[in-house]
This record gives sequence, structure tokens and C-alpha cells, in this order.
Amino acid sequence: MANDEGLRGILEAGAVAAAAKLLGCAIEHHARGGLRSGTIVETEAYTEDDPAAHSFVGRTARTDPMFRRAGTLYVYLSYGIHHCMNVVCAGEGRGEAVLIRAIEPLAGTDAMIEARGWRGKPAKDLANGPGKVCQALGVGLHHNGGDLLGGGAVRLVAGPSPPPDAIVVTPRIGITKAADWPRRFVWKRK
DNA sequence: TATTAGATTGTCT
DNA sequence: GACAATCTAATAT
Repeated sequence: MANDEGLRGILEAGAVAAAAKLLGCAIEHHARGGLRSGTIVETEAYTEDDPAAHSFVGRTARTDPMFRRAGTLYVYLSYGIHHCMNVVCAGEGRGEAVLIRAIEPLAGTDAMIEARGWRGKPAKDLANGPGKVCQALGVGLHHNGGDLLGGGAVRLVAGPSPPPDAIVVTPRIGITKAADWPRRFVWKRK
């Protein structure tokens, strides 16, 4: 585990390395209604040489935060209805980020269920997808460009690292380019 | 339980 | 005008 300074260093090391080490860390959203947080259990790395990455096309108005310094929160809207959150990695102008694909509810589970209209279904499936993570945590486009390490409403908190043998690397899903790149990291528990 | 098809909005060419 | 880093629901096994 590491403190905020340690986290920043991990992020600056690059998206691939950061994706593996972010497993076990927690995302916190400090809102008026209460604290909502979850443990990161699935990530996906996007680098500047990745055809599937938004940054591959170049820096645009939408992907601008992705080119900022490590620790920046990058939120984008997908398919017009779902938003996904990323942790910007590397350094200024690099265009690397880690997509938070899934978390395990830690605190404020009731608020998540109510926000998502989840009706008595297993909490395990409450945020097991990129779009669900944002919706469950209440993270929206207005958080885009924020600093996860700067004490904002949305924070990244260090947590216990899962055992190396519990980390599974698999091909990516839901994209049309370079989908077979093994850059999806899943914390598999037994 | 696994697989297939449809929905829906912003951004880029 | 077309595409996109997805989710949900319904149908088949």
C-alpha cells in the first residue's frame, strides 16, 4: 500500500503498471448525501499507442483531460447513456489512462442501490461494469478533469495489494480495435 | 446459465 | 452522417 505521494508515483510509471497496482485501491466519492466508496477489482490500461484509446486519434476537446498529469480524473460519455471513469497516468501530454471497469461496493451501498434503482439484487453486480461504476458512485461529467489526489469530491485511496497470483490478465472486451491486447487486469478471488 | 439483439446521445469527419 | 472503451432485457439451451 502507499500514501498519496506513492500513488502519484505509481500512476506516473505508466498505464499498464498502474492498472495492475490499482487493484485493491479504493475510489471514494464525498458527496452531501454521504460517502460512497468501492474497492477497485477490475481495470483496463490504455496507452498512447493503443488504437482503441481515445488519445490515439489525438488530443480533442473530449480527451483533453486524458493528456493532463497523472492523477487527473477523466470521465467520458459512452453510447450517449453511460459514462466511464479513468485515472490519467504517465505525464502531461502522454495520453495514457486506466479505465475503472468494476468496483466492489465498500461504503454507501444503500445510496448506490437507490441511485441506480437496484431492487434487491446482489450488491456484487451493483458496479461490475464501467458504466455502472460511475452511476453507482454518482460520478458524472462534471467531475471530468478533477484531481483524484488533490482532495476533491472524488478521491483515489491506496489499499492492500492483492496477492500477485490473484491478478488475472485477460483480453479486453467491448471494443472493436486491438481487442485482443492483454491489458485488462482482474482481481480474481477464490 | 449463456447468448443475441436493441436502445440512445455526444463527438468527430 | 456515422461511430462509440456499454447496459439491459429477452430468448434459447
